[in-house]
Amino acid sequence: MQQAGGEMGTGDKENHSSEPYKNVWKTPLKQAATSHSVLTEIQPDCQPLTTPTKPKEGLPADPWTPTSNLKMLISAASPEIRSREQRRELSNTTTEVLQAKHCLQEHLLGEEYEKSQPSRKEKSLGLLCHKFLARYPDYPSSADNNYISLDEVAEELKVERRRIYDIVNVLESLHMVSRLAKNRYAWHGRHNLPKTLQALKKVGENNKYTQQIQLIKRREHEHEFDLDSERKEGMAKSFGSNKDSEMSFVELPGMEFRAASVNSRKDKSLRVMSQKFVMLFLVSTPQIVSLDIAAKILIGEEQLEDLDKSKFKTKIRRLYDIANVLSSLQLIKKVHLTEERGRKPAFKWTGPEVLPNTQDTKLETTSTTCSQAISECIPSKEQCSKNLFPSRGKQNFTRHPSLIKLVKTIENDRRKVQSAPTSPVKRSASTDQNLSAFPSKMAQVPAIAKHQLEGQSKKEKENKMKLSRPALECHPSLPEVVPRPEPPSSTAPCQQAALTQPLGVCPPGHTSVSPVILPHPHPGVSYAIYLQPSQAHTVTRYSPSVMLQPLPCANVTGIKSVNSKVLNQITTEEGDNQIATDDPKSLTAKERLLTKSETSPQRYLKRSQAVQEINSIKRCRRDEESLDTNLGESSPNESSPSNSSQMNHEMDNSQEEKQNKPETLDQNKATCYDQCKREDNPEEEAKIKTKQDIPVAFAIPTHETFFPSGYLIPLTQCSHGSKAGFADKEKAEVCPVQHTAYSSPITGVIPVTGSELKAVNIPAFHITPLNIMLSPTSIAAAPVLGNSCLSSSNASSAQIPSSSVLNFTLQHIGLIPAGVQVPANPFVQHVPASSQAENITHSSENTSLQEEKPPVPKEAQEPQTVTENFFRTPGGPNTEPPRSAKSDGTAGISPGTLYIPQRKLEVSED
DNA sequence: GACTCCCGCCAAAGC
DNA sequence: GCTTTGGCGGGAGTC
Repeated sequence: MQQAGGEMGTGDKENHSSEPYKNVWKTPLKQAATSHSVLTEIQPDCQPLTTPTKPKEGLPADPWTPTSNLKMLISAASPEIRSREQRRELSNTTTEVLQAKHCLQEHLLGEEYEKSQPSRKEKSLGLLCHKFLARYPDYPSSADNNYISLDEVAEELKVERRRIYDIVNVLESLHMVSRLAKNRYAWHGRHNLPKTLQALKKVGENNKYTQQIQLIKRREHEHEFDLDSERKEGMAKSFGSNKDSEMSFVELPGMEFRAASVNSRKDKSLRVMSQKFVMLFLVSTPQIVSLDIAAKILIGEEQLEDLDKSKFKTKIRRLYDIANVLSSLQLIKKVHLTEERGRKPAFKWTGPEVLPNTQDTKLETTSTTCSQAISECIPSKEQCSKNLFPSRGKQNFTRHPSLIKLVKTIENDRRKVQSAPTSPVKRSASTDQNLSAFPSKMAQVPAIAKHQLEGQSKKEKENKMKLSRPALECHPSLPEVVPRPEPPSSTAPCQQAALTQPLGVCPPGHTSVSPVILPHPHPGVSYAIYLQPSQAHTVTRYSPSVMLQPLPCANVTGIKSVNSKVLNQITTEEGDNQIATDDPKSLTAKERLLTKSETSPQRYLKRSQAVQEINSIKRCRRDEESLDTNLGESSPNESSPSNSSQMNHEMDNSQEEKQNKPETLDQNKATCYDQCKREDNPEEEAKIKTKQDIPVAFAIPTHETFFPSGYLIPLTQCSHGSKAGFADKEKAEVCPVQHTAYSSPITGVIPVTGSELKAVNIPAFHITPLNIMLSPTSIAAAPVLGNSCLSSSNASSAQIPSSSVLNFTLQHIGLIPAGVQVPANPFVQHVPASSQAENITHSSENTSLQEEKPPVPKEAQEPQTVTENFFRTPGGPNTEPPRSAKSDGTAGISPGTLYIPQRKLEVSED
C-alpha cells in the first residue's frame, strides 16, 4: 500500500483521503512493468497498444498523445489536483479519469508506461530545485513579487510540499529565502549570497573545520577511524570544543528568522547542516569535500562516539539532499574521489570563492579614492563580522543605510559591467543546457557579454600598467568573493564577477582592487608568508581594512621546475605542478629539474632566476637582520579567538584597532613571537628572541600594513609558466631589467594578511626555524601571494613564489631535508586559465577525483590531472607521518620533520 | 553490491 | 485539534 502510494508520488495524507482512488494506487508501477514483461513474453510481436478509446473520451479533449494523457492523468492523481477536483465535486469525472489511467496502465506496454512515468532523475531534488529557481530571478528587485507560497509552488511543480521544504531549507541556509509566515517565504535570490558565504567561511574557520577535515583524513588514511575508539574519542573531544558555536545558525542582518517558531525550533538541522556543509567547502583546500568526511564531521560535532552506520547513512542522505540543492545553485559539483581504497563521492565547490575578513561590499568603489574606499569599507566589514554571531546580540547590528545603498549600487554596476568570469572557462554541457533551460537567466547574459570582453582586454592593459609601476599609492580593499575560474552558472558569474575581481585581472576601472605594492626595502625581493592556522585566526583580529594585494608580477615567465625524483611519482599534465628541490649550490641541479616541456629560453631564464633567487635570499637575509632588530620588543598579547563571542568582541574593537594604525613591525613580530609561545615552541621563541639569522623575513612594515605574524620567505621570481598571460615581449617591456639580466626585480610585495592567508586556506602551515607543521592541504597553497590571484583562473599576473627559492630556503636553513620539496603554489598551477579549469586533479595519494556530470543534463568532461602535495615524512609517499597528541591537525609532525606526501588526485567528470 | 536519493511516515511545533 | 514543518529511514532505482 505504501509502495503504491509512493509510486504515485502522492502525499501520505492525501493518499488516505480519497477512498475511491485506493484501487488505483494499489497498482504499483513495478507490477505494471512486470506484467508487461510477461505480456511481451507472451506476445513478443506485440506492438505498443494504443490508448483505449474509452479513457480518451473521458478525458478533456486534448490532442495529446497517450503518453501525455497518461502524464496528465497522473498529474490529476496528485493530491492537489485531487483535492481541487473534490472541491469541485467532480468525483465522477475524476473516477473516470482514474479508471482511464488504470486502463491505460493495463493496456500500455510496460516499457512505454514506464517511459511515461517521470524517471527518477526527473523527480530528483536537484531538478526540482532547478525548476524552483527558474521561477525566481537571481537578483530580484524590490519591485518584484518576491513572495513564495509553498502551496502554490508545490502545486505548480507538482510535488508534495515536503520536497519544497527541503529546497527552501537549504535556500534558507544561504539566505536566499527567508520565512515570512506560515506557508510563505520571501525570495531574496543571490543578493545575500556573498555575505552569507563570507559569514559561513568565517564561522567555518572559527570552528576549525579545516583541522577536523585533516584529522579525519589522517585517521582515514591510517585506517583507524573506526577502530581506534580512543582516537575517536579524542576527535569527538576536539569537535566538541566547537560545539557551542556550531549548533547555531549563521544569520545575516535583516535575514533573521522572523518567525519565532523557526528560531525556537531546536532542529533546524537541514539548514544548519547545509551551512556546515558549505563551510567545509569554504575552508577546504582544495575545495573538495567528500561526503563521508562531511558526514563524519557533522556527526562528530554532535556525538562522534555514537557514530553508527544508520546515523551515518542518514547523514549521508541529508547531505545528498543538500548537495542536490547546492548543485542546482551551481555552488558545488559532484565529483568522485578515487583513492586506493576505492571511489567515493565528493563535491567540489564551484561557487564564488570567499575571502574572509574583507570588506563585503565596498570592494570596488571605483569612483572613490582609495582612502575613501577604505574608510567606507571598514564599517561594513565590521558590520558583517559582527553579524556572524547572531547569538550575541545580532539584533543590535544593522547595516548602515548608506552601506546598503552603496552595496546595491556597486553590485548593480558590477552586474552591468563585468558579469563573466575573467578567464576562459569551460562551459560545461550542463551549463549550456541550463542556459537554454532558463531563458530568464539567459536574458542577463547578452547585455554583459560585451562588457566582459572589453573588460578582459582592459584588464590585461591594466595589469601591464600596474606591472610597470613600482608601487601603487592606493591600498584597496580586497574583494571578498572572487570568481572562480569555473563559472557556476549562467547567472552566477554575473554576481561573482560583479562582486569580486580577481587581482590578476583587475579591470582598469576598478582601482580599488589594484594590487598594493608596499614600500619595500628591497624591491627585488618578494616574499611568501607562512602562517599557522591559529595564527590565521589571530590575524583576523586585525582584519585590516587595507587588504594587501599581490602585485601582478612583471616576470611572469614560469619556472616549471620539476623534481625529477618526484616526477615519477606524480602524474601531472602541467609541468609546473611540481617544484624543484633545488640545491642552491648547484645550478646544474636546477637544470636537471627542468621539465621536459620547457623551452630553451625558459631554461635560460630559470637558470638566471636561480641566481637571482640566491641573491635575493641573501638580500633578504640582510633584510631579516635589519628587521629582526625590532624583534621581540612587543609583548605578546594576541590570542586566537576561539569562539564566536570572542570574535565578536574583537570585531567590535576592530575600529579601535584600526585607529591604532599603523601596525608596526614590532607588533608583527610580537605577534609572531606570541604565536611561537602559543604553539609551545620555545625553540622558535628563543630564536626569535635571539634574532637568529634565518632566511625569512617578517612582513614589510608600512604605515598601512598589518602583518600580525608570520614568516615571509623572499621570493625573487614570479614563477609563472606558460599560463602567464604575458608574452615574452611583454615581459621584456614590463621588466626590461629582469629580462636582460635573467632576473626578476619584482617590486617586493607581500600581499598577505592573515585574512588573506586564510582566504587561500592555509590552515596549518607553520614554518619555523626548527620545525614545520603542515597540514596536508595547507601546503598546496602555502606560499601566499594573494588569494584572488591564486584562485583566479587568470592568475598569470599574480605573484607566485618561486618554488626553487622556497625549497632552497627551507633546505638551506635546515627546515627540510635535501630532496624534499615544497610546492610553491600548486594551487595556482592547478587552476588553469583554460577551459580545463573545471577539471582539477589533485595529487593525493593516488586519489583521483572524478567530477560527475549532473544527472540532468549530462555532460562529458575530460579527466585531468593535477597535483597536490602533502607533507609527509621523507620516507616516502606512503610513509605515515609521525603522530602527535595534538588534535588540531597541525601538530601531528614532530619538530624538524617534514611531512610531504605526494598524493595524486584525479578529477574527472563522469 | 554499493551508491543515490525519492518517498512518505510520523512527530514536533505552530496556529 | 488541525495544519505546518521537517527529521528520519526504508527501499527503489541506478551504476
